[in-house]
Amino acid sequence: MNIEQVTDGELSILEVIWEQEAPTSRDIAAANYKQVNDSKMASVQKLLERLEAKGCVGRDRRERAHRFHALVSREDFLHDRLRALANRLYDGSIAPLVTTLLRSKGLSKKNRNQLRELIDELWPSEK
Amino acid sequence: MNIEQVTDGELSILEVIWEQEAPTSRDIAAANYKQVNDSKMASVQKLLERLEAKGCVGRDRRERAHRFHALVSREDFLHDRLRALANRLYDGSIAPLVTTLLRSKGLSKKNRNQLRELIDELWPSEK
DNA sequence: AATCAACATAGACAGACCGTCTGTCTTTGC
DNA sequence: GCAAAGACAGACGGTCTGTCTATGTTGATT
Repeated sequence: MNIEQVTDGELSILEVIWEQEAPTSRDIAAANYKQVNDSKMASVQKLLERLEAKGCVGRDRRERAHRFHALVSREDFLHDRLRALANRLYDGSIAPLVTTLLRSKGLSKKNRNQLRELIDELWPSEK
Repeated sequence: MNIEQVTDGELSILEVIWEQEAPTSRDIAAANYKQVNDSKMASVQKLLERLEAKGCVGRDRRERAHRFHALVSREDFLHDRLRALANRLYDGSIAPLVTTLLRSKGLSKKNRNQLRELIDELWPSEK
């Protein structure tokens, strides 16, 4: 399950799989390209093949047109990327990431209250 | 200031600049390679040149051996990467990043208390 | 059964990227 | 003036990545 080396183009494929339920390669191509032709289809297949090799996508071959499902969730993906960042920049410590996010704009009041609740929910004993 | 397209090799250069005070290219090479030779020196210079072009590094030419300083802090860098992640995966929303980090292991009890304090410090009125 | 469309698969490709390396010029110190 | 060290320009080789072509395979239609 090699999330780290998922390409930008591959990620576009993944996102469609996350949003749709067991799409075929044609469904994915239709979601990613305005105009789908044979070579675009082949591109999608190639990206799917690589995603499968990286263990991020599974394939159901029962139907003529294979149906694809994610073996890695959007949350898994995010988690992995965040960890990679922490490893690279802060020797694995994730606290700097949290504080940076909390300090950045874009958190609504509602979000902040949700975060407080989340902290209390995850570690109630420390309340 | 084009942080997004900073390469892995370039980041290694940046990290030395973050840690040292106004290093020369030789200082940087020494920190990155066990054994420094002419071509390694040239590699470092090339990476510095590209970092300068991307606006991430500044150069003081007064001395014979130029001295380099960061125009982008480690925190800037992190912030940019986090934002890119949020944009790509969650349409710019950063709340999912925070919750994912809070849910992940690696936060000590001390860290958690610090986070609570940080929230209270940033938004005291909501206490 | 013959045909044809749709999909899967293999392979190659161009362009870009990136760290490396070579060579040349300039500056500094002795 | 000479040698050492640095700056700089340019090119390179390997790799990556999305695209494209070609071929094989399956399933449906007549």
